Amino acid sequence: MIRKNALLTVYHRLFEAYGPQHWWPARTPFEVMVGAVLTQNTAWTNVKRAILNLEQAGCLDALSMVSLTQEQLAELIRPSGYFNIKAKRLLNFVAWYLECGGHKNLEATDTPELRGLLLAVNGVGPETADDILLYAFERPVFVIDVYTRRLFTRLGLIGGDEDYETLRGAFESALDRDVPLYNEYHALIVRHAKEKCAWHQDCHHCRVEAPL
DNA sequence: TACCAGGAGAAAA
DNA sequence: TTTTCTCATGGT
Repeated sequence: MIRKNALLTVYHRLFEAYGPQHWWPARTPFEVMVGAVLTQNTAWTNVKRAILNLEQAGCLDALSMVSLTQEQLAELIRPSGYFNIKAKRLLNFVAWYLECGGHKNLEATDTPELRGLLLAVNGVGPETADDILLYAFERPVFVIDVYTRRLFTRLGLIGGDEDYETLRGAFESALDRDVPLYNEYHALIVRHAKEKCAWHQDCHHCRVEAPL
């Protein structure tokens, strides 16, 4: 059980330190979904190169992408790493996406069912599904990643070894179902994780991670 | 030169 | 069921 006040205090510290992050960095919901798969265990700088390649090849939409062979897609997304497995995953995902009738049809599906459908796609795990739900479908789903675990473990608000669903449930129970809040919160956690602080001098990093 | 990055799934134990 | 292995480029 996490206290709402503690979560809001951490959020305000993050926002004061870093300001609005303007997530997700993409032009369309489909681009969000592609980015969510490509960024699995991968630095975003590499994902940007892959997305630029897709854009320049005119393949940043579902119909164009699904017409590519796995080898062609792999070559375009090479800079994002794991390009063979990610090409399979993207083709799996796009096939499912088109089969479901695309974004407009899926928008009519309620959140628990849509989450189940996403998780049934090979290559879409809990974090990728929740990135897509929050940032492409604007559903109030709190994304849990390694940075979230690390920050809130350091703050003493969680044990750190809880499973994914337990943590997501804890955050969503403590907070109102607020899409803009979840959007900014996760983005700020990622932004904060990139802050270097070797010596715990006075800095943004330490002001955020100070005892509550 | 090592090590890490907006994870997920298959294989092994 | 839980742990370990595999996937791979680019920046620090």
